[in-house]
Parts: sequence; structure tokens; C-alpha cells
Amino acid sequence: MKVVNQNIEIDGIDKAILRALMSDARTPILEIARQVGISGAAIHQRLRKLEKSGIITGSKFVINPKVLGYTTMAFIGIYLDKAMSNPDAVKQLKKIPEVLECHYTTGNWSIFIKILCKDNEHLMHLLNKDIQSIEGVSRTETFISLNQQIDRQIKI
Amino acid sequence: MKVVNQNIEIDGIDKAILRALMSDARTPILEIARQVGISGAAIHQRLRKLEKSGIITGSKFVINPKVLGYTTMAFIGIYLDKAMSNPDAVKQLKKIPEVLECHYTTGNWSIFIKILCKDNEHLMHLLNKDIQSIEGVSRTETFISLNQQIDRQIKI
DNA sequence: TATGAAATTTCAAATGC
DNA sequence: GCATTTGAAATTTCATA
Repeated sequence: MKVVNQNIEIDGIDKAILRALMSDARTPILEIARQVGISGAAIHQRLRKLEKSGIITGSKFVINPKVLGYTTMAFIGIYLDKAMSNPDAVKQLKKIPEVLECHYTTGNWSIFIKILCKDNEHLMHLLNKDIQSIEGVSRTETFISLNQQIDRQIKI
Repeated sequence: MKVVNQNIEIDGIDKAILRALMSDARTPILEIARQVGISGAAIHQRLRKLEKSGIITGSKFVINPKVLGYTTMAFIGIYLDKAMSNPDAVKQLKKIPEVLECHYTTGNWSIFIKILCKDNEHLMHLLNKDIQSIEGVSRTETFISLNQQIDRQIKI
């Protein structure tokens, strides 16, 4: 189901449904129904409408990477050679599982990425071996997240 | 349930469970059971173990902000006055719903944030009114994400 | 869009291996 | 640690307003 409709109307009930499921994707439909005061079947129908509209792109279990030893998050600004085709660089970055986000950005950097690694040695390895070895990468600038204070989705 | 145990052993079945639920939090337990070849009850027991270990921090419906008109993502590096207590600035940033991430970082910036806004006007308003007005903020550097190519969690 | 009821599927605890 | 059973709960569909 991949129908995206930009002209969707979201009323208060839709918002309540989305808010509940955004904070816990396993919230039972009937519990939402009790909260907003309409039947479970109605919630279900609205959910299908919301899915069809494209506003819901999926659901995820969120895992705590620290438990797996991933304690170091870093951001890297990447300078690419003028001649380099950016999509090829992105293709290589997709192969590196530690790269969690990748953006084309305005400003000095061509590409900006967020990575998650186990420790500084791991970070150095990623930088020197995996990233610097990508064709067209001329230089990188790295800064480490010492502490993440906010992590959330947009407010509905 | 908030027990975090760093010394957890994750075997192949646990990984399969996590992978299934990380890509779709609504995956039925019995479907996972069929895939990995053990009973639903066993999956259920393992899930409880994983939750208890702290590796699972929650579940979320993921929404597509573009459908709601949020089309402009930007990153902002924030310089704080030396005298400024950073936690107070973060406290103010938490009140701005467009701020999706906030990190203390190494490097020139004291704080680094990711924001999502509707358009450039909205971005300018956030910068000039909401962010610059926070006590201690001396200067900001903004770059806009023209296109996000990767967005994922760490590979299990 | 909403509802209630029915049919189907899934959950989750108890028990034994 | 896993399987089977089983009553309870949730999901999904459908006829109808």
C-alpha cells in the first residue's frame, strides 16, 4: 500500500490515533477506542485511511544500541571532489551499516552523515578505512555526540 | 519494566525476532515463529527476556512528515556563551517541537540540533525567534538537508 | 463515517518435557 | 529453553444506520 495523498484532512480523532501509535506501536486499537470514545471498528477504518494516505510509513521496534556496545555516535561532514557523482558515494555509504543517516546538504559539505559505532577505535576504523576509501571523498570533518538530549518525531 | 543488563547474550533467534520487529513492530509473533521454526510461546518468552534486558526501548509508528507539510529538515550548530549553563539551553530547546534531536558535541559547537520545519520561512522564524532568543545562545550555523538518502537503525 | 456483532487470529500463562 | 494446550483478548470484516 503506497498511495501518497498530500491533500489529506486529519481531524482530532486521527491525531489521537497517531499520537497513541507513535508513542507505542503496539497500543491495542480498542484501548485507543476507549480513549477517544468511538468504536474499535471506526478506529480500524480510520487507520486504514491513514495508511492509504501515506502519512503512516511503517512501524518500528526501537532498540537501545548501548546494550549492544554501540556507545559512540558521531556526525561527519564529507567533502566530495567536484567531478564525483554524489549518488555513487551514497551507494557506497549505504553498504556501511554504521551509517544511520545520510543527507545531501547546503553549505560546505556535499554529504552529511550520522554514524553509530562501538568506541573511538571503531570510529577511526570507519573513517580511515570505510569512508575515506570511497572514491571522490576528499576530506571529512567529524564531531562526536557526547550526549543526546532529545530524540523524537514531529508533534502531531 | 526498566531493567538494563549489559551482559546479555543475543543468539540468532533473538536477532531474527528483533530484525522482524524493527522493520515492522506489528509483525505477529506467530509469523516470526513460523519463520524461525519455534513456537509462538517460545518467541513470546524471548521477547519478554529481551524487554527485560533493556535492549528494546519501545515501539513507534513512523509517520511521513511531508504529508503534514514538513518538507524542510535542517541541522543547526549552536554556540553558547561560556557562562551559560548548557542544561538550561537544552530545557528551552525541548519546548520547541520542531527540534527532533539535540546533542552535546565535541568541536566548535556546544550543541547540535536537528529540526524539521514546513518551509524556509518557518525555518527563519525558528532561528530568529525561538532559538536565537534562548539565553546564552551567541551564534548559530545552519545547513539544510536537501535530500535524505539513508534513515535506519543499527544492524542487529 | 459510525456501530455492533461475528469470524478469525493472536496473545500469554500454565504445565510438562 | 522449548512445545502444547487453552481461555482471554485483539483484530478484521460485514451488514447496517
